[in-house]
Amino acid sequence: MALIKLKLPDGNVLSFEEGITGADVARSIGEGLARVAIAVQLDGASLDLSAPIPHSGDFRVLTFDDDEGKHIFWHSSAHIMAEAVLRLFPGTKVAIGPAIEQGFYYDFDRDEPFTFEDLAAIEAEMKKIIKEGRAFQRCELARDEAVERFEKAGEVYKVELVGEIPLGETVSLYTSGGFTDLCRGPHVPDASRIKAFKLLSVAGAYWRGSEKNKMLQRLYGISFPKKAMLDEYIEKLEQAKARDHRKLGKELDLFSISDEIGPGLVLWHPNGAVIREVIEDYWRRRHREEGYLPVYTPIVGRAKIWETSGHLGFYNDNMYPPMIFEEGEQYFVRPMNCPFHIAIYRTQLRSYRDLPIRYCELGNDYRYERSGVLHGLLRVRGFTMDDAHIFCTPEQMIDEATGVYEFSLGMLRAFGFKEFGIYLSTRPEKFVGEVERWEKATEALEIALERVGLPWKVDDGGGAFYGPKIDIKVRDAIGREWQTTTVQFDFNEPERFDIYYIDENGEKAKPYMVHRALLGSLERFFACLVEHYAGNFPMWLAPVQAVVIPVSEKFAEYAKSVHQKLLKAQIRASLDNRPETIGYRIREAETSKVPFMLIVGERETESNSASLRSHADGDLGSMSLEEIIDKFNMEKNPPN
RNA sequence: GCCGAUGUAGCUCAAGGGUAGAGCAGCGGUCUUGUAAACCGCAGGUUGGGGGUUCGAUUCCCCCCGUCGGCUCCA
Repeated sequence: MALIKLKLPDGNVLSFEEGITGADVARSIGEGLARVAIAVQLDGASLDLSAPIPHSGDFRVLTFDDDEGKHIFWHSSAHIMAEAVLRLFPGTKVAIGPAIEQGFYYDFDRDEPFTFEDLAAIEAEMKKIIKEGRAFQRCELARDEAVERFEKAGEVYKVELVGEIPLGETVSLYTSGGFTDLCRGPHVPDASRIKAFKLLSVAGAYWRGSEKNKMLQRLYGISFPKKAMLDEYIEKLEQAKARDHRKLGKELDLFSISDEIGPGLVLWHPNGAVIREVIEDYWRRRHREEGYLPVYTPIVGRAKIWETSGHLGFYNDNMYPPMIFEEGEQYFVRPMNCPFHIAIYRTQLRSYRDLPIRYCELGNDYRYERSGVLHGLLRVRGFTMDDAHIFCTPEQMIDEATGVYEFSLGMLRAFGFKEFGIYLSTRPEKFVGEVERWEKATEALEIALERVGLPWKVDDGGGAFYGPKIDIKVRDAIGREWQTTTVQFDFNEPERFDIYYIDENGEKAKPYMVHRALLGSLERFFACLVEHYAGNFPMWLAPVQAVVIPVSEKFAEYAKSVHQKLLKAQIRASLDNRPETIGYRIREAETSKVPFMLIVGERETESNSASLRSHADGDLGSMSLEEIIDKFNMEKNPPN
């Protein structure tokens, strides 16, 4: 009689007789664990609780606390939602319904759009299903049997999916209640596990993500094993809305986008512009320190240069139509800066001794983005890329890649970002350039990633056609990731523009070229920054750093002198001597999130001081002006 | 671009087949103030734009534009 030996995450090994199920093992570890167990994992593969453990190995019980556990939980929730939809709306066809990072969705094909009333009805039906608490049952059958079964049921999307599974393989189906779905599994043991859930939204989604296919209706939802967790999640969503950069942009008077001027075209108001200037100043200073050379280049160029670069071929969809001049010459507004930087490179014969050359520019670019994708400052049509192009020798490649990557992380950290999604994108199916160069460049990026040692993921085949890249993404208020940093090798343009340098042997050699943006675009980065700080900018970024508020008009003169002293000390200070109550003016300074208030009345006038109030910490008491200015001098500078 | 929702004063929102109302902000006054909203008054809108139905449309219908949530794409 063979024994099954299971090694738990804590290193303990438990032995069981053959035929034991995951549920049994969980129960033997503890009743509490058994109650919250969602599935189990054996050597990294997830199994249903009800399945017999097939062999010995590394074992763990999955709960909602594990990512895999959440995933299974949400996936099961999607099944329940689909069953509810089919009960209420017979004839609806089901497509796919996976778990996502935050919750789950299911795509349906139904002629009538789902209304909000429908959502409520679906939720009610789901409650019934959960109450019935039926088990999820797995069955396996041959691919063709599955095809036949779904054909009979008229589930054309399932037929298509099953049809792609290699002939002769078995496929697994899961049934719970009256709904059977093609599914790899595993699932929660039964529907009653889904204690709390909510349907969040309806959206259109193309079948398999392609515009050529039919648009389906996607229902999004979220679910939890406890009601309190759902409430907390909804509360968090509400709070996130308060940090939305579009909302704060209006409230703090940072920027606007005018319908009359055009969608996706940004107007930076003075408050936003001050912050942008601070970012730009810091950016320029850091780039000088890192050995970059500034350049300025025009935002339009002749058609010829875009033909040479290849943009008219591969980037045409995102470019505005040409301007035609009297001579019949066509000019294009630029979507990228690279051809101009290359043009500067080509003005001289470059020696290996000159390399690396790093040209940087805050370059304005205009890209046509389809109307449906525009999103506040996070996706716009006119933006400023914090761009640079590095030309280097093969020997310099690893140091350059590492240098840029570290530079980028330092930059993002200076602005308070601590969590990043880091991705290495490798060669796609369609590509240009020599495989060997691709491999070397990818290796250089990998070495850079390893040297720094932060966790990163591979996006296999996700590189641009012209080169591999590292991307860094940060999250917005509601958890969506937005790309900021991108570091991309380019094997296309150096070839097309035929750039070279003279190597040690006096021969022409092709430099490696890297495009990189650290912040991404000032617009997007600014949006992320606003959301990151929820508008409560640290002093070095705040548009107004301090406001002087006299208690009454009697102290206006003194307040004015305090204001002047702050201005002299290079502090962005304002003076609020309006004939409003002190409470009113303090409240206004608080809602506009000014980091510091200097309140001055009789006591302060006499002692040449001010009562300091901080937006973050409230009343700090009276201090001499010297003390306050010293304190400000410590806080008003960028980190490091 | 596609699917769905949505658009009322500077902002946040109400009402609704008989040409719209509040709070805040603005303006004028009174008050002269000690750590998150003093009081009184005034003004503010061709209800996103265009067309249709109707005696009458801001309300109902159609088209367009913008916005929001997705799909696709990407800084």
